[in-house]
Amino acid sequence: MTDCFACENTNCLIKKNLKNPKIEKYIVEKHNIKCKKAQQFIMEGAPAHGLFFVRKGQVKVVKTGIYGREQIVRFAHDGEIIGHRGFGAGKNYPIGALAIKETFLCNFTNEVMVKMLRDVPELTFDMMLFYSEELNRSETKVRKFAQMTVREKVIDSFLYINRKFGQSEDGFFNIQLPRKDFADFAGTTEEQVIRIISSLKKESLLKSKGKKIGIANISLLKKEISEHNYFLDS
DNA sequence: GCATTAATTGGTC
DNA sequence: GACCAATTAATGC
Repeated sequence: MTDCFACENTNCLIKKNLKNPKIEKYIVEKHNIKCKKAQQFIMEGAPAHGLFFVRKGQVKVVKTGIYGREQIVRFAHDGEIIGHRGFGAGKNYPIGALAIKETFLCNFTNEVMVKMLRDVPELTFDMMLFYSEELNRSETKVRKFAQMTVREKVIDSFLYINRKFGQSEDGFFNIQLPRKDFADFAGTTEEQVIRIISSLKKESLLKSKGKKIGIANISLLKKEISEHNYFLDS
């Protein structure tokens, strides 16, 4: 059992509320799960068995669309919540989730979550803010899908990845994703992503080496989608 | 090295 | 702009 007090994820909602002593009897009930790379820990449509927090690692949240086409809903890393929409008694998860690389998760069952939320209003309030943000993100994503060109959506995806995971010294993203995943996230095909990557490289806006991708000129990239309110996040 | 998987390119609808 | 096919590069064993 990993200790929440020793955890470094200051953005975690549980961690934020540790100062309330009432929370202690619930966090001892959490489960720790280790996922290997590519391992799925939430099956789409399966009965919900609680809420997950990423303790350390990288996760993608997917949803199967019509004709079996996969859509990546979002990515998550340290401190973030997964499975919050299957939360509530007798529900099923509307999404699937799998580890992108080795990932350590914390899991609270529904029962424990319900008790904890009723007992710790500060946590409930933080959760409410989280749901509100999620809804906002979801709405702007719908708008982007409707209004952006494919090129803009792909650029937007790169900027999202950059915001979320950042780049290391060598100028490449701190996450490795196949082209297919960028496509599933941007709502297009692998071939389009590949073509857009190569033209962005020619324009010196992007760099790539094998699977590694990085941003070469962020201000110009942002400029390309500035009309679509990049700032509102997604 | 061989086998499998991912990236790339070209072409069709 | 999606889908399909063929080629090439990368990666696992």
